[in-house]
Amino acid sequence: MPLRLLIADNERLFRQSLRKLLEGTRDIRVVAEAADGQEAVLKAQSTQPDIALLDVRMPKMDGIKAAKLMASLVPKIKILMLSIHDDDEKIISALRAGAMGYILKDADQKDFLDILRNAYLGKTHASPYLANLTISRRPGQPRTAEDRKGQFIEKYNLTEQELKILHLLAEGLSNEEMSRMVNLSRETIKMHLKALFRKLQVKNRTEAAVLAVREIVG
Amino acid sequence: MPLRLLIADNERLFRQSLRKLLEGTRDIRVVAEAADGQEAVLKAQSTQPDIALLDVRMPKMDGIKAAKLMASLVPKIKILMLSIHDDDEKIISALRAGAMGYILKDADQKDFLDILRNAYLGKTHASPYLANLTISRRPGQPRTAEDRKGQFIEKYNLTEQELKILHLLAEGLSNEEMSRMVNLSRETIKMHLKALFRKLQVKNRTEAAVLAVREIVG
DNA sequence: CTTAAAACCACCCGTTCGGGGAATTGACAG
DNA sequence: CTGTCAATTCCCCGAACGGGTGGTTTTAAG
Repeated sequence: MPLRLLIADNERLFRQSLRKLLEGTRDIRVVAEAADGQEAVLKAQSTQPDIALLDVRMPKMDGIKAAKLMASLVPKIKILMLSIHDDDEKIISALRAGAMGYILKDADQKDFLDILRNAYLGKTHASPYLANLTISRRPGQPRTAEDRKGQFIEKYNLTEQELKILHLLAEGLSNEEMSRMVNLSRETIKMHLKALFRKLQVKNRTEAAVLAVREIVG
Repeated sequence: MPLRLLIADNERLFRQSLRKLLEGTRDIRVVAEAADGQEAVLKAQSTQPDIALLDVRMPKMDGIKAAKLMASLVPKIKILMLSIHDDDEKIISALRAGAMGYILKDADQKDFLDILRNAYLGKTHASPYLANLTISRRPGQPRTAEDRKGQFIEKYNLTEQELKILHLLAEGLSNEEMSRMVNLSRETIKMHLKALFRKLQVKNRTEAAVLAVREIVG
């Protein structure tokens, strides 16, 4: 089966030329495109790609935040960040947000494909000859994060759904935005929030978000 | 000049007997009492005591949160936490919240007075003979925290007032609660919040609180 | 003294929250 | 098939939020 890829970049031209480039391969298939962060998260959930290629700078929601949300909403997805600058301080943020690697936009096509395939295979380190590319592995949190999540759930008796909502809340999303993000009605979101406030013993979303940041999302 | 003390505990009897006990001394004067966390923070600002003695468990706002707010609103105040349990996990929270020490409620009177006086002098370690007391120093953050604060202010071009409001926000307070806390009108709070949202480039209080937790209050 | 910036307060207004009750659906055990 | 339990959705409604405009006072700088 081919590598199923999602491309998120605000420039249609870039997306399409990338798609064109990848049509020349037999093992990589673009299953979704997104023009902004929100759309990217939504499509990641609906199409369940193997890898999401996210531009750091995007309208509505930047790539960092989108990466965080994807990591919690589509746990098995592999994320690669795209950017123009290599010394961007956002590299760190991206990697901490769950990204496996970081690709410069002016990378050589061949190197680019190599990175995609390596990421698919779980290889998180950059090959030594990929000199003009910055790539690094996800911090050793995947398992640890799972554990923290589990402990958190049982500590407060949360359901999976509630935890998911809590992640969204910690990104500062409104009820409306959350509802679109997980494809539920605002009312359902509200109900989950009520349950969360009760279980976490807080009295509003701000306190809940702060608690979430301190205890799980970091 | 005597040591000016604030006592915060929900039990009036406890407060009064403690006051009685301290009247027997010449160097310690109780300048304020509070029955809950909110009142404690308010009186700490108005009376500017040297030391605040906070019960961990209080109505409206617990001692931990009160300690955090005091630390940011009345920087030079020294905080001692009171509790019944010694193995309370809240001890860590208290110390991280800015408390200098932790006193058990069944402590010997003499030891209790010693701790008060030592805290006043800046001695943060427990004397070895205070066996049934748990006391520990404030983590080495006072200077570091100041630095972080300064960097944060210049990074986002914040004013002192705005930073103060941000601290309150990060505790999940409503505009109304903040206004009472710093003795300003709700409208003024709203104005500072608007400025904060703009400068931090966030679009609501939740995002602002999350950012604050990540970058300053930890 | 003048100007500018910060801080403070107020009113209007639309949106969002958050709590309450109640109806619907789906899954699953009895 | 049926009870029932959890998840979802809708409606109502008061409170809180967030944006805009306008105005006064205080502070600092020129």
